[in-house]
Amino acid sequence: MTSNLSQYKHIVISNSLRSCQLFTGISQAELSPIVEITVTKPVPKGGYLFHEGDPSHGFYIVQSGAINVHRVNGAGKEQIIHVFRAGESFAEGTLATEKGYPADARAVESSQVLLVQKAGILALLKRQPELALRMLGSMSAHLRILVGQLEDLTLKDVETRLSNWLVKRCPDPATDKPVRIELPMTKRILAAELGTVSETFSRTLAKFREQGLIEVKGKTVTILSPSRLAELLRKNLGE
Amino acid sequence: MTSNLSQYKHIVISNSLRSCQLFTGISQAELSPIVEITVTKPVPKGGYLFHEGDPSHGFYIVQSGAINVHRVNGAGKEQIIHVFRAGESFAEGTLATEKGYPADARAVESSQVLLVQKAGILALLKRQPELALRMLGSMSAHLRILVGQLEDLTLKDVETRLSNWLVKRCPDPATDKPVRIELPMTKRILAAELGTVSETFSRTLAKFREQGLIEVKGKTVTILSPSRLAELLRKNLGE
DNA sequence: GACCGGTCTTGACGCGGATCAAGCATTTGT
DNA sequence: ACAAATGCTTGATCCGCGTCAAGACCGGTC
Repeated sequence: MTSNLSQYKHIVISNSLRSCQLFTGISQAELSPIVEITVTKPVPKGGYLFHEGDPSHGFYIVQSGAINVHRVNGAGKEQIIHVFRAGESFAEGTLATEKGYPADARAVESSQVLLVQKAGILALLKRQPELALRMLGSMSAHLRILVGQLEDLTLKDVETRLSNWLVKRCPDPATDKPVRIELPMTKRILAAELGTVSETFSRTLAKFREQGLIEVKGKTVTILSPSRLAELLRKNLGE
Repeated sequence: MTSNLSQYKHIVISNSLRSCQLFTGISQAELSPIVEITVTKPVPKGGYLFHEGDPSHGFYIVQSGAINVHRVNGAGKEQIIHVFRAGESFAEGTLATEKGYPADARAVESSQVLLVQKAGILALLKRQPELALRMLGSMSAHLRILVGQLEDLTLKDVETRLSNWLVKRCPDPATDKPVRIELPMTKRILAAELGTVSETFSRTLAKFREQGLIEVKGKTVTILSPSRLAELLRKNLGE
């Protein structure tokens, strides 16, 4: 029975890992030892996975829900670094350093995460260089995200950031066909992700609405003309 | 003769690599194959090492001079990500991805860099997992830098950023003994690194001067009382 | 239904800092 | 050594956006 249970767990974790960017196309033989050192962790909404400076226990993969990785300053204001969702991994950077986690991580909603434990994965990395390359690739992606964030926050205004966010969510930004988008979170949180506050966010939505670019109804935003919005974005970026 | 020359080159590169964070404490046996795939590159002041999107040829190590890694937007404004100096490495992230370089790199002054070539190092990584861990550690450090940058630019004002920059350069921030600091670059560039423009930078220096915190003479800044400056910094951060 | 704790919207206001402009200082080239 | 170019400082102005405040709206609960 115990065996059955653990076998079942093995399969579940295995599937979760496989659906993660980091491990796409990995062989069963490579995956299995990773499963062995992975534990699942439920996180209630608002619960913290770790705080800045905590010693690292390993890195995380989101199974379900959403994890907000952010930083807080003395005044209690927080700057969101990224919100990770199902299939994404984070905190790989803490594996190869003695320093603890560089930021805080909190569940935006009730979530389930996998913790790939530090000691175990380090041992594996020493035996499986392919794995190390995967980790490097993943960290490279995170670097890109951060560089993008940096650029966003310093080089662009809120109008540009929001239009960029919206255009990114259009299947085809060149079309004139209206696109419906469901906001996956509360507007205040989305605002924070865009590096602003709910008031300014609201105003910017209103501006777009007045220009006939979008329609807003609760958590549903309809982009009336993706091409016109993309046009606005290009103008803001380009000139 | 050719042999002598190449041997000489080998030794020079070897020494440079060894003085780099990334390779501290590495054995000669491990280092030697890396030297083989490394080439030196002079970069004139203002010369570009790569532009955003260029396919990666490998990662770089600064031998002498300073390399400004930055991003530009359509308007031509650039946001400095970091200025790398002797002994520092960058662009490791491009090894494990098909995407090109995520930013631009330009020499602030006449510099000499080492290029560790992509194909070669990838082959090495597959054989030397220890090396891969080093790279992971290095990338982790870069992530931390970026996270710090993000926090700086969003959560703090220019006064705080500048005082932070100055305090960091004091051997002992608790003392009352004046400290002389030579600005390693032009003030405009330093301003850009702090995420502002030269005018605002100048004004902030003036403010500090009026408060009797510092004295400025050309590129020399004298911190009259590190402890008082640190006090100011604490107040800005703390409340 | 009425009540209440959230989120969202809108207005008014102020502050930090970017931009423009002009004068001064310092470095560079010939 | 002189001119030209570049860097630095300071003043005036403007604008984005964060903050405060006051309603509006939208579920849940009794």
